Amino acid sequence: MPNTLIIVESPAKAKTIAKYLGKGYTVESSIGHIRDLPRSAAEIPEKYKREAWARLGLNIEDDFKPLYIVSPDKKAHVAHLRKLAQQADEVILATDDDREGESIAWHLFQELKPKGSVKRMVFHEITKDAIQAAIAHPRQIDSNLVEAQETRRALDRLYGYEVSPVLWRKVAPKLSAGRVQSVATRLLVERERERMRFVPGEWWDLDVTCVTGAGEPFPARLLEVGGVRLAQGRDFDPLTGQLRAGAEVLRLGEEAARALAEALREQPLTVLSAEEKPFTQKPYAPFITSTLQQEGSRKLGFGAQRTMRAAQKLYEGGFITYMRTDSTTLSTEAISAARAQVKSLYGEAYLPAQPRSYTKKAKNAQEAHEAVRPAGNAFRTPETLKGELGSDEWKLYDLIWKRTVASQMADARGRRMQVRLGGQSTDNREVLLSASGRSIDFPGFLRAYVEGRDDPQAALEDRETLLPPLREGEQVTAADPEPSGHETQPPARYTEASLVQTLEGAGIGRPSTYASIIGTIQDRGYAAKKGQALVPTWTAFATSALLEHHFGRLVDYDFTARMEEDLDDIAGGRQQRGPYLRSFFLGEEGGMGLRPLVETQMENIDPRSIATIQVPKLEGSGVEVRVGKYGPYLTRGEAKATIPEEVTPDELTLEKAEELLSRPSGDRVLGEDPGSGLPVIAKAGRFGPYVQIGEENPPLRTASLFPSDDLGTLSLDRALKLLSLPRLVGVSEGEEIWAHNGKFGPYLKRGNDSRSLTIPEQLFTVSLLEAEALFMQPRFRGGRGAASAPLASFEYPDRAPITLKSGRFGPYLTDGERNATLRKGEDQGSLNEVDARNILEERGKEPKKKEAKGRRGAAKVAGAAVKGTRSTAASKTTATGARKAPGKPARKASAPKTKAAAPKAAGKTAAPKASPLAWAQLRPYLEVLSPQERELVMATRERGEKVEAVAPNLGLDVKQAKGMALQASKKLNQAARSR
DNA sequence: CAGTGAGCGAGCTTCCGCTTGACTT
Repeated sequence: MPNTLIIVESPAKAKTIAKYLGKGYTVESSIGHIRDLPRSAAEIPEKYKREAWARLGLNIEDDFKPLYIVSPDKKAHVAHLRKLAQQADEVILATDDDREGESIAWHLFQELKPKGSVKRMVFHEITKDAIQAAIAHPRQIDSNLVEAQETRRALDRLYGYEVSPVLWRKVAPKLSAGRVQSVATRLLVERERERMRFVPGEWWDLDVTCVTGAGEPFPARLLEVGGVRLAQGRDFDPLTGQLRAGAEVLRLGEEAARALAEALREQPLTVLSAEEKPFTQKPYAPFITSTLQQEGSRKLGFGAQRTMRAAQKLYEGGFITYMRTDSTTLSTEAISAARAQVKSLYGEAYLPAQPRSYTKKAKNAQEAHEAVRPAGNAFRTPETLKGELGSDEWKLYDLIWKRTVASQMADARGRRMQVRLGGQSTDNREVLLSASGRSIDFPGFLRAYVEGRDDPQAALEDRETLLPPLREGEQVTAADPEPSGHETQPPARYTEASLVQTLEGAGIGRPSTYASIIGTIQDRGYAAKKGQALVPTWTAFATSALLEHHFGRLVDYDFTARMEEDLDDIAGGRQQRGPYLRSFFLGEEGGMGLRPLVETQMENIDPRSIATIQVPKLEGSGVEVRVGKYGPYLTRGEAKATIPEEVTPDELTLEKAEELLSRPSGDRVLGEDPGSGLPVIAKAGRFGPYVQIGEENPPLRTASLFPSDDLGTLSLDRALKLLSLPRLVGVSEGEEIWAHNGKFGPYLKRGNDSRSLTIPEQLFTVSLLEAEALFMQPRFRGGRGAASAPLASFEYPDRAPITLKSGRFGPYLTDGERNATLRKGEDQGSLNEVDARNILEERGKEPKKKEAKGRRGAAKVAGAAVKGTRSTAASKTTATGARKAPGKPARKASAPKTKAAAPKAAGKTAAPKASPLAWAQLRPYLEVLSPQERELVMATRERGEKVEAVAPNLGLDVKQAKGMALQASKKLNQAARSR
């Protein structure tokens, strides 16, 4: 008996199909794509690693030939399929009937190397008839369509992997750009910009309760006064909050509205016209992925991911059809199931004579599947599934079921009433009012499903606004005119659902990716959810501005649409993949030329200006928003303040900015320091989070938090503990050992010598004995330090020995000349001579040279010292020093550099931790101090007065003065040493 | 955006689309 292997994409689908087919058929799934371009460096085969193009996975020189690999987590499954394929007499590739599906079929063919015959078949619904018909009509793989997919894949890779590095260099590492995510981010940013520019406008009108002669009340609204229309929201300019130029309307203020209300009270009105028009409303199309996500959000409050998770479960359980689709088409089996249910649940009257079909196609839809609907040829009602499904799944099934059934129900029919009323106010002004009503004569599909609403019955009642019967010429009374104030609203932010809807409308993204797009832009830090809304971050503003200004065409809203047209041409054989990609990437034949563009922009873009965000409401104020290494912050001159996360871009007014600048960086008072009585404040600083005692500048003490501490939840006790550092561990060899928390982490200090600790908490626990033991050890040892003993050593007759060492970045090989870090999958335990040699020869690199040894090395040290003090001492020195005393110490900045170069580079002689300098040595640097500090220092050091005595003269208490004296002393020492 | 003392083999990050588990929280 012949044996046929059928391969589809989804395991659940395979299971279903297997049921329809008898013996002789094995049905398997590919579980999506089986091969792809390498994701990261680790996935690039050794063979190609050295190629310049390997990073892209596309051989630019060879017609953009893709480097395909079977992803590691797919290897076992592909091997399994290969075995089956080679045993089968016939393989039928039954992947989805779209571009990606065609490509999967081709990759399967390439990778499985079937022995028997190979066919391609497609179907759009999973019913026995459809499957059998498909088997009876196989075709061949469409290579043009495969090419189109490959082009799409290549373009996305080139875009993503070429442009992202620009962001790393110019904005922040690990950011990303892509055809879909960058447009999604831009949408959020543009909307937020509108909100930032928005100025609300206010107006008033009247809600008038009228009463007929028979005493029946009904609501009406004032439309015109003295023949002039009242202003409405749309008459306002969102940029000014004022009426648009040329708007011939009357804008009522509150007072005028109240006066008019009184002037109309109990006045008679005449019915000028009363019209009644019938209307019908058609049901909505069955669900596709995007509408499912929208309604999941509106009716159930689910995020896109949650909706899709529930749908996946329903699909796997056989309760619904495939949930990632862009087609609203229902199979014939579904239509008859729906119609049968309409008839039995709602009766003949709710059943249209002809089945309804929905053909409106989404942009770029590929329609490989039918609409999302209850599975099978007889839908199970939600009631019968109550015990079987989880809560989310049941709610979603209920939604899908209602929508599907409703889609085959009759139109709703009703009537709209439009009434116009005229009259006069007591101060003789003509007024025009209107009232409208709506009645539903036959609910049709609305009985089962109302979009955006949970309960169709309640929604139905809401849809009815009944007016009493009114005839032209009839008299009524304006019984109760009520002034009503309104304010124009800024455009709403996108929600997950509306973003998906917008992207889909532009043909951007696919059903399988809608939910993950939202995940991606949040993961990259471009957006955060606030309730339902997606709020773009300041990083998103910086990134979007960069892309708009320097890669404008890539973030055009119709970039994807144009790409799709080209892909269609490639699929149709009217265009070729190679020339298209060359044009896009290299710029041949007038194409965009992404690579040269990236090269240019890498040089041109000024990171500083990109980091500065345009905020309309701050323009001209001198306040700027910048995105820095530690997040967004405000600057005005020297003043800086972190922008807290909860302040959204549209909330950042000048007032808010002033407030933040005056109370910088989200400081939090933790309590009082028992020692000094001063407040203990938690702050976020340039070097990370820290705590300080005292509000003055400089504070009494500061201390960095440990990495394990959290600024937001830090307690006073913990802060005091941190502030208790450095700790005196004990006395050893006649010198004190102190435990410090420093720039490079925790360390011990004894005289001029120091040793790093591995864990910060050791600062509090390390004993004198342990400390002494550490000082017995050589300096850079232990932990991740460098020169530790080799882990292994390999000898060769023909080359220098290679050693395996453990370093800061993990195990690495070195032969003294070149080094190579071991990569994932290279086990240091099982490494042998041959491996070591191969690795080192393949990718061994000479260490980065400090260029012309001694000089540069020393210059760097000097540079670092200058840099370290630039914000305090150096800048003030040059500023004041140059003015006050030309040619004095400040001028000699360059001379010591050459002097510093003299000592033999690095070594232990550099960076002497000298004892405090004498007053005479410090005195020339007084200019680095503030006037107050200078006064204090002069008094105590020069004139020998006591701090206690000087403090009152300077308006300080003694503690503050002592803190200041300490700080001043440090500054002077630093200034003197950096010369 | 605070301020303390060294020194040392880098290499990777990233795209979009097609599918599910296997992981850990």
